[in-house]
Amino acid sequence: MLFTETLNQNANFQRLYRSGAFCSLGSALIYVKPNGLPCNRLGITAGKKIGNAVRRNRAKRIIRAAYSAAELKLPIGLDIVVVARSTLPDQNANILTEAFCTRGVKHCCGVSSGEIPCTQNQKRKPGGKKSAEKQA
RNA sequence: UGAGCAGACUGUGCAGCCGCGGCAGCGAUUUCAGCUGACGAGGAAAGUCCGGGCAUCGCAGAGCAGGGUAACUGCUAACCGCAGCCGGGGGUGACCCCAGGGCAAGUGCAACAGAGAUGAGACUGCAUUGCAUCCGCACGUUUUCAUGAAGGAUGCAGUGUAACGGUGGAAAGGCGGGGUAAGAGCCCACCAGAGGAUACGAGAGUAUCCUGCUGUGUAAACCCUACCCGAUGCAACGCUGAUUGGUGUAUCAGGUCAUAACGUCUGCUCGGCGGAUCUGAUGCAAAGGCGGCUUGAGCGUUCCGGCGACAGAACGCCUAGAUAAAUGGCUGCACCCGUUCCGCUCCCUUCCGGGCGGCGGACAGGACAGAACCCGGCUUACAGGUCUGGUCACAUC
RNA sequence: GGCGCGAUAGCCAAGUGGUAAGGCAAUGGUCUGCAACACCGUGAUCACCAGUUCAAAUCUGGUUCGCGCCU
Repeated sequence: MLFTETLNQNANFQRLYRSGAFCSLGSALIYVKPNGLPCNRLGITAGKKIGNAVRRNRAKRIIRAAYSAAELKLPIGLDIVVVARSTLPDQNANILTEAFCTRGVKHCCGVSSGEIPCTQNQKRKPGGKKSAEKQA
């Protein structure tokens, strides 16, 4: 991985779930947000819903293979978290790779150039919702 | 040929393209990045159910408490493990299963039902004695009445008994005969258990004889007997280490209390050690990094001892060490499989159709499951396949 | 990775071998002109599979699921 480090702290994952711009790739979801660093950071989530350790490891390998295929096309300076869904280990890896190279790359370029905004998810913060109503 | 038993092994293979992990080498060098090479998941890596190594803590010990194991002999570093053997149970058999010490040391519990539930009880009964009533009526006294009398019935009270009946998981050995007023191991034969003696065996135990001793079940109830166990776990532990708060801890200073309390040594007691507590100051610990981290009760072959588990000797080999966590992704071919589909062919059948028949092709599928300090076991999950040795049934010779 | 705890009606739960308490909710009935309140009823494979026992929610072993701790 040329310009990529691993994202391994729980706080960073929570930050992306809360305020990242997400996009569906069929059997996976991606959350993207700019990080201000001269490199990309990649995090992978394969939860207990997917299955046992063999299925989780296969999901992570497929995601990493898809990312490395699309890496040269991505802009630099992003945090990316990929969440696997339970149908991912049953599929052929080419399906996800193709989706990542087209829709995922488009989404990341949009976030990097500012066309897709990284909004706060207000459903998880009732306080923010109230203040917005007061302003209205 | 079919069914079934036990043991051992294996657990898809090959090629191409693209990748990953640490290691070694090359080149470069402050690093990063690069190239080459060999290596890179399992029989259960799983569950974390046992046992050990290793590490730290404590060490002034003793007793109690607590936990574990349970026929016997061995193997092992150790074991709730394994091997052999004994006893019991299951199967026609190969063979399989068993928490398999002691309720006959003591205590507890045994609902409901039942007469009675622990060495208990007297319901229905059986037998007998006394009293009362009635039946019976030879004979004696007698006008009648009444009284006595072989025997029988009913009721009440007492005595003996526990066979029979029903309840229950269990009713104080079982069954048969004798015996008795009726009964009872009261006596006898056989059987079951217990105790004792002798013989054999390393032992559990087995065989024979004697003794009338017969005192339910439950110890995966408390408990007793024998043996074993310090606690915590690699997030242990050692070195290094940025920022700030609480916390813990060490030292120093000051205040308060006082010989009893408190803290600590495993839970308690004795005992040992520390006076205790509050405030302030200073230092240390925790993120991360490095070590621990893979040469080990190691593996393979041969020989030898042992029924076997296992032990010994010689020679050879080095075989994963990740940390948001590598050991893969895709494609093609081969292999295996199919109450799928198509085609050809064979058999049965008049036809419809049928065949746990064969061949070829297409399609779908190929299990359970991923090292995390390391070993020895156990348990659980698992598509299939191979080999070896027994057993039963049928047929043929 | 290591250590520990739990599972009982839709929900909260008691239950130390002998008929599975109780509360809320649901539902049927009585009361009322109709409701509410009140009263009387109704409901459990004790997570699952074996074993010990005459008898297991309880005791023992295994499996599944859930939860906590290692600042």
